[in-house]
Amino acid sequence: MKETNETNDLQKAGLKATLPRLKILKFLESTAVRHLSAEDVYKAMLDGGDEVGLATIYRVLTQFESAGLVTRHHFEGGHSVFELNEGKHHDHIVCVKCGKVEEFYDETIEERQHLIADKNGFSMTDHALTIYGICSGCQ
Amino acid sequence: MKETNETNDLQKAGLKATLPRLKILKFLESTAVRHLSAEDVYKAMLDGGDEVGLATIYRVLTQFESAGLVTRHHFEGGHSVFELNEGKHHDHIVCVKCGKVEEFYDETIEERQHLIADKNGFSMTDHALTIYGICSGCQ
DNA sequence: AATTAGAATGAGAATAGTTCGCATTTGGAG
DNA sequence: CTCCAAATGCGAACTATTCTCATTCTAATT
Ligand SMILES: [Mn+2]
Ligand SMILES: [Mn+2]
Ligand SMILES: [Zn+2]
Ligand SMILES: [Zn+2]
Repeated sequence: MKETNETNDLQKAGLKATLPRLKILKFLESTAVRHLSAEDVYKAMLDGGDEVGLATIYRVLTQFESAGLVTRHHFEGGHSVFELNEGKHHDHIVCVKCGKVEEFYDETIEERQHLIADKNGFSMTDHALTIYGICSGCQ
Repeated sequence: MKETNETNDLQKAGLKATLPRLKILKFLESTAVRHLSAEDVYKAMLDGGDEVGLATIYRVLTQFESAGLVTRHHFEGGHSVFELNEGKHHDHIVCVKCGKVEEFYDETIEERQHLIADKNGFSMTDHALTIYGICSGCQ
């Protein structure tokens, strides 16, 4: 009967509570760095003594994305960056020097996006807004 | 003394007016499809009887980008999309069904982005905003 | 607790998009 | 017209990601 939070989260998402999935989910919940590439996750888990194949990392992150447990972003360069989904939508501001990522939410921008979609006859399904700049520490 | 517009544009950009660069620039100026991948450009030029090596397409598009002649985007999927730079900044709304791309410019969003960058101590250098949705023709 | 069928994993091959290395060609300054 | 640095074409190399498939694991059922 004793079930961990993570086991429950996975089952609620319709995913078997396998060891790799549990390890990845726990890692995402515990890491201080919120925005990570698949390779980042792979290496961090290696360092933590939890070896999971890279292909599995990719598969699981994609499954987590479909299940709404994580979000995927494409910051410049094109490759995927993942973060644990904490439920609150936000966009990003990225330092082009050091890679630092800050999060923000702006109601006005969100509203305008819907207006623009409507004006163009689109029913909006999603959006991606990333501001690039140089952070205070880098200038 | 007789110089084509394109030859001048290239020279102003500090680029030698080579045949491949002239062909690519003329193609970008004449095509009805504004947003193209390197492969798209490659194939379109083949069809037009102007064969240019794919590596050259990539090199030239990147040089054009540095020179400000074209802009590069990363719509979802990760691979690069290029468009001729007509001088007026804009963002994009992309149909996730058919790939149709519309352009828009919203002063309020532009202003807010600067505010947000400032508030976070960033000096903004760039931004990428793409709205995804389903176009009128696809719903 | 043992069985078991189907789902998940790991390892490496395969793929897509892009860049690189280098021998050959070309543009344009002199 | 000459000549060299710059540009091109080709295939090899690379990077991020997905696929294949033999092996292992999960969890439902005896
Ligand atoms: Mn985030
Ligand atoms: Mn555009
Ligand atoms: Zn920085
Ligand atoms: Zn459409």
